[in-house]
Amino acid sequence: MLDDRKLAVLRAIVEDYVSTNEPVGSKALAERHNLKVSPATIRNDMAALEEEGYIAQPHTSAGRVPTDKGYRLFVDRLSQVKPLSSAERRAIETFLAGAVDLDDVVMRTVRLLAQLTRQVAVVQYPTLTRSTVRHVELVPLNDRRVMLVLITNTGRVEQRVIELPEVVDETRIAHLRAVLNSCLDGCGLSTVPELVSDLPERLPAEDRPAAATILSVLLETLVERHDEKIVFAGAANLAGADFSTGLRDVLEALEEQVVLMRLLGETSSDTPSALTVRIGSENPYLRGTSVVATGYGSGDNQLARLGVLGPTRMDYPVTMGAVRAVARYVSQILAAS
Amino acid sequence: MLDDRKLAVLRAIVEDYVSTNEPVGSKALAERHNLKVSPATIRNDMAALEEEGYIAQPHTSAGRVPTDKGYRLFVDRLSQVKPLSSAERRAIETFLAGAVDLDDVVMRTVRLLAQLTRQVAVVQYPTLTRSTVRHVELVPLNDRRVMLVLITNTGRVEQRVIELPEVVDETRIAHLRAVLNSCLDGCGLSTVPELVSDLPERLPAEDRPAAATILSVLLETLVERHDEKIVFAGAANLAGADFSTGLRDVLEALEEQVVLMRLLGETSSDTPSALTVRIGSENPYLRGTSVVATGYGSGDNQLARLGVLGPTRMDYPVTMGAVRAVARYVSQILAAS
DNA sequence: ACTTGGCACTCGGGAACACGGAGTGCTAGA
DNA sequence: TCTAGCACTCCGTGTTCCCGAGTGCCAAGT
Repeated sequence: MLDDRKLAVLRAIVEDYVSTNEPVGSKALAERHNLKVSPATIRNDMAALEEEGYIAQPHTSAGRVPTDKGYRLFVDRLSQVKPLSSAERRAIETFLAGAVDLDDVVMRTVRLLAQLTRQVAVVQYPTLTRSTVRHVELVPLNDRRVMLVLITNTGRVEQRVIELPEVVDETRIAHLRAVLNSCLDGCGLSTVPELVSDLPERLPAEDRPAAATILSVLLETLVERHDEKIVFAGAANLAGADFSTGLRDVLEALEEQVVLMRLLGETSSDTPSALTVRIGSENPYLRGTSVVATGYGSGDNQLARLGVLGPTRMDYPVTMGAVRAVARYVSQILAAS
Repeated sequence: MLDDRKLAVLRAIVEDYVSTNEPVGSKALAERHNLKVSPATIRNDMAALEEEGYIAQPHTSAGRVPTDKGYRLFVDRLSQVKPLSSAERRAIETFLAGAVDLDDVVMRTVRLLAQLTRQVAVVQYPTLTRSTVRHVELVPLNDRRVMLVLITNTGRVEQRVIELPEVVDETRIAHLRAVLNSCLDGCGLSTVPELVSDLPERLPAEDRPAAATILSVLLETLVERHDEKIVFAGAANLAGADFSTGLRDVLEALEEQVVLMRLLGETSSDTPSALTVRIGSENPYLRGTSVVATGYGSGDNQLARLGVLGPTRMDYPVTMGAVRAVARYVSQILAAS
């Protein structure tokens, strides 16, 4: 149905349209790419491609524009991920290396990605699920309040102020802290609930009410942040582009954690580090935009996802290259720390 | 030069223009506001106002539009800050009350403000300067690394991973922690440098290299975050509005901490809790937008600033009311915790 | 059977134009 | 000092027209 030449025509259409933002006609195609055939032949091929739904014309007698289906075929079969230049690689490396803490890593990553792709970059904070407890700290604030600080091996810090049901003196708090740490240190977060389930019973009766309160907050912290914080950057890059769905909707989606989460998608369990590309109508909630995303994290333990969001008319090979490269570098950084 | 009626005309022009977004003419003014005079009279007044630079006409024979100078006079002398409805007050209260930690307070505040004003809201994180140390924690990660966690009375947590110059065992770390806390607990952050200056000398010689490293990171943390983190929300509200300077520039400014910082401005030392209004060209860096901001924080110790950013054509009385109210509530919340 | 050149056709978008209306400035009169 | 009237000025809108890029189709060529 679609011979090699027709595919070549489709590729040429996508490339030209992405770079010029104008419907591309048969004559221009024949000139710019050396397809060795006449415009008339190309017109026939285009008619076939349109018949199959890969391209469309905005109006009768205008050039052709790729459809979502056309872009899909392009990324699946007609293009290769474009690696970054060595200058870009160096820039990434030095830029990410300067990070001082987890917040900083995430911040730098998202900005870097936005700048590199000239799209909106989105980065999900490393998930707690696979992390392990590095330390639990209880800081007495006054005799009725303590602050709970949970530090994970990814450098993440969670904090909560806890109102205790009764006055508890500092030495007992310290004891509780010691017990908690000996019990949880190094354990996976997902195992915490079972590990602490029988903890109150092992304590002197007088400590149990306070311990119960603290534990409930601890558990709450774990589940509450299960669906994670997401940050974005590069909204300015939206200013030029045009979205079928209107700029406003896109900006709103960016500030809705839940929607953003859905857009980034789930790491598919079989090939966790694969690039995911969702084109236009393939996206939930936000049709008219494309999302290029991937999981990151060292090796088999995928921490979270990152990617970019832009108009369907984007340079997929370059964008995919940038996303993949940044994901690798940030994985590396996180693994090292 | 400007009698009462001319001022009334200016006020009417601003109000009408803000609500309709169309140049307002003499006839419409005479009808909508009961000024008790004819359009012709109003025309004369308008000519005078234009002469003085308070209004301008986009083209000959179009209605008048307020200039920056006109808005300035309006907010200074012709309008009163509009208090919120009691329903809005309740909404603020309940929305902010649910916050679990400092991040959450800031996040909720900025979203609330954006929704309330339908503008872009900007909130600066509470400054460390006036805070006091509540606790310093040193968590051994392995025998060459510790994590420094600094907790302030505003609920803020700063964290750094420190690479030690030599292997230090846990009991010595614990000792160092105890010394640090006994030395710093409850002290203002600005006094920390002098308080720790002679600390190494009071330690056994073997601990000094490690202590010096840790202290230098601690001090660095204090100064580095002196100019603070800023967050914004409500970028979607920009979609409708039109900016002379182009939407792109505004979005870029929002992601530049430094620019945003300048826009929020400094808390004037004499009247720290006063509302600041910067209109159009009065703004550094971003002419064509207006900023309504104020300091927040309990009583005399101002922690930081918050406000909104929007087109010069905004409803100043309402916006000012919302900013002031939110600032008060968040101050209250922070003081209580 | 595919490719090619030719040709008539179709629209979108820009230029030219007219026109109605909202708004103004000015002047004369109350 | 205010008001009514009037001539004038443009902006924005709608209309028309035309050009050109691009198409689809057909017939001829390889």
